[in-house]
Amino acid sequence: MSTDLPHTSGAPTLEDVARLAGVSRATVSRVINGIRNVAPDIQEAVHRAIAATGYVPNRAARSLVTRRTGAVALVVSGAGDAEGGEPFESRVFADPFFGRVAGGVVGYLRPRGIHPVLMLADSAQTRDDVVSFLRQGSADGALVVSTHGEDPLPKLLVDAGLPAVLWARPARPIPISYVDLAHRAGAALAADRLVARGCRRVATISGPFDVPAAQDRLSGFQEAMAGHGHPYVPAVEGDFMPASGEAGMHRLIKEHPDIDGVFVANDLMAQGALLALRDLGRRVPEDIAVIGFDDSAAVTCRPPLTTVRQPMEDMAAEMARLLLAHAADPDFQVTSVIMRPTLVVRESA
Amino acid sequence: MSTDLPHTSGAPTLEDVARLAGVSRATVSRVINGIRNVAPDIQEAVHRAIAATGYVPNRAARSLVTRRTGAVALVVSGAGDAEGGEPFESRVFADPFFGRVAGGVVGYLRPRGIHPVLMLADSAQTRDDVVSFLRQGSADGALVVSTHGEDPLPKLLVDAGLPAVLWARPARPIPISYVDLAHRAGAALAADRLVARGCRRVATISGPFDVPAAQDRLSGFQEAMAGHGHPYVPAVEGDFMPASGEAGMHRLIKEHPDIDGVFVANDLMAQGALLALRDLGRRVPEDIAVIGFDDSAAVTCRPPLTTVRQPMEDMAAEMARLLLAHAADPDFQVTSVIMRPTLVVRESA
DNA sequence: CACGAGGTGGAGAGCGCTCTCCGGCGTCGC
DNA sequence: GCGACGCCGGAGAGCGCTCTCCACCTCGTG
Repeated sequence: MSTDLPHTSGAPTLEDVARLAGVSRATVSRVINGIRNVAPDIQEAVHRAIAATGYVPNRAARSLVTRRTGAVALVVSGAGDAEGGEPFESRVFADPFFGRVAGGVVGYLRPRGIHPVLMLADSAQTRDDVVSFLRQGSADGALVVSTHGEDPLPKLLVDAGLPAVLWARPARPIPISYVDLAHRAGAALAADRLVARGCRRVATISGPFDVPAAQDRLSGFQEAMAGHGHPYVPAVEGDFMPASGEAGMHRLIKEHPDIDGVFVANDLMAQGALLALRDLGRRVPEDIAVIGFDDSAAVTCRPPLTTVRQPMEDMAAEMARLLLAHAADPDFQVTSVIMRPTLVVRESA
Repeated sequence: MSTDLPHTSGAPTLEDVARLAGVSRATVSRVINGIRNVAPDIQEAVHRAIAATGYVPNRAARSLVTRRTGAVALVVSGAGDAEGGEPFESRVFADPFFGRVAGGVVGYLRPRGIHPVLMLADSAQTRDDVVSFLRQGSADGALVVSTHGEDPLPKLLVDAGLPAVLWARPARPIPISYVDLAHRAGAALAADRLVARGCRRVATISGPFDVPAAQDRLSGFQEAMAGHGHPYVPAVEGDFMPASGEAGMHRLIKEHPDIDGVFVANDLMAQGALLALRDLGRRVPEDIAVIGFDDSAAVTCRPPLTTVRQPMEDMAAEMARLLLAHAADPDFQVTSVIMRPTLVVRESA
């Protein structure tokens, strides 16, 4: 075929393609980016030249001039482990919660040719890294999942004027877009179910109080129970991890041996609670009904967990959508999207 | 302070810093990159100017000339779901296995200022996307985790001359670096333990036969049992998912009601197997001992699972290390690293 | 004291791409 | 039939950075 060595070495460039096709760089660029009309025969010549050279546009060169990268940062932001357990990166990625969020993000971004860059922010240093990363133009924006309430990262991002979208409403209000769930409504779903089943003495294992979502689930549940004529609901605080659900359940049973229904603020803790109940010889749901939240680990439980489903993939996709909108238009209005939970009835309640 | 507006708009550039510091661009670049000596007073002036302008180097411009990006692709490669279940991205990220690998990769890369870009390859199209992504210079190399044996991606990468490191030995030999576990040795550990406990009738639930690791665990186990005088070991095939462990256990018990020990090829299936045994009313480990593999889901089981630990984080970090070596030196020799498993004794065996 | 070696800063040429202009040509309207 | 306008390809100026030269200055040495 063409004996015209494209270049002495390295990957073929626009220039090489242009020369081979007998047109200018600008024309090749136009064909590739589909901008402005190009005569059909020339288009074809260009496509042939691209195929012949195996040309692939250089991303760095392109983003140098376009100022966009086709990448977004997916950052998990939390407090560094004070009580030196496993390192943050080990814990966070093992959480099915994160996996589903990542899945949702990838599902939305992939068809659009955009890829998420995984980042962790668990210290002042690493938070600055995230900000620098974005300021360097390494990514067009950030999707932030905070594991704790008072995360400083969102504010840093806002102050730096960087496009970002949060998972869940921040603890203190700042002008930033986020996607969240109607937690109170979800908790009410659980309350309704428990009451409908005939539970009379109901308790709850909540998430950490410094997480707004945990507060909302707790108060939403209490409120709904009050509406059903149960003004007092015993509650113990967990940390969203299985072990705390197990411990919480033991405590609950010890202090209130006669409870017949429990709302657990997430599935991971519910899993632990189920373990505790089994160890205590209580049958679920006969002796005590259990409802979880998230629908993340529900099917691997015994019995399968009735739970309030959070449409995580949809929420994550929505985050990505909002972020792209912010990145494309700096004046895009700060938006919060609140999604509706649904009750998934399995066997535990 | 300086009333010298750096630029009319946008982020400050090297030029701005240079002007403010009263030196040339080259000097600023030298200070930033720590290359060649620069007089201390000038260094300080430059640093002051950087601080004053809030300068951050533009990554695209830099990688345009250096030809390196400071990013690597972390690709999960598998077969698209023929039997239209959940989309690939939902399944894969929910797997704790992936989470731990990601954690190990991030743990190694993060201190080095490198970030992984999450990619999925589950079709010819998306595999090409990965290759293009690398050829575009969007990342310096790829870490590939294949979920199935006959994954075409590694070969594509090798043929394109792109730096890549695999998780686990590929099904058919190709010249590519990989990190793997001594699966046979791990399986032998399980066999030894079962025999030492006094198990006489032992069976196994294996992984899918088209995955080399699954084959190795199976044959390694059979071989070790043969060495202990048990030439025949009943085996059923699973797919590494909990449900298949549960089904497999039911089948095993049905066909061999008297077995008193089981080696399950991964923890997820072992979790399912434990569920099955509970439903069947068999006590673990009194009636039947169970050993898993991976140490991924072991602590959330009841009873806690005795398992063969695979040092996933270390293996993932090693992959990252190898990849960086390949990226830095194109002539770096193809290397395979095989890590040693250990037996973690908990309660199930 | 002259000359060379070594160290240090500056100038400038790109890296590969996009995009604004500009010019040439064909077409339409009056 | 002639000017005006629209359409489309080319030329060229950067985007922000690195890095090779080169010039200069300071020592050290014969």
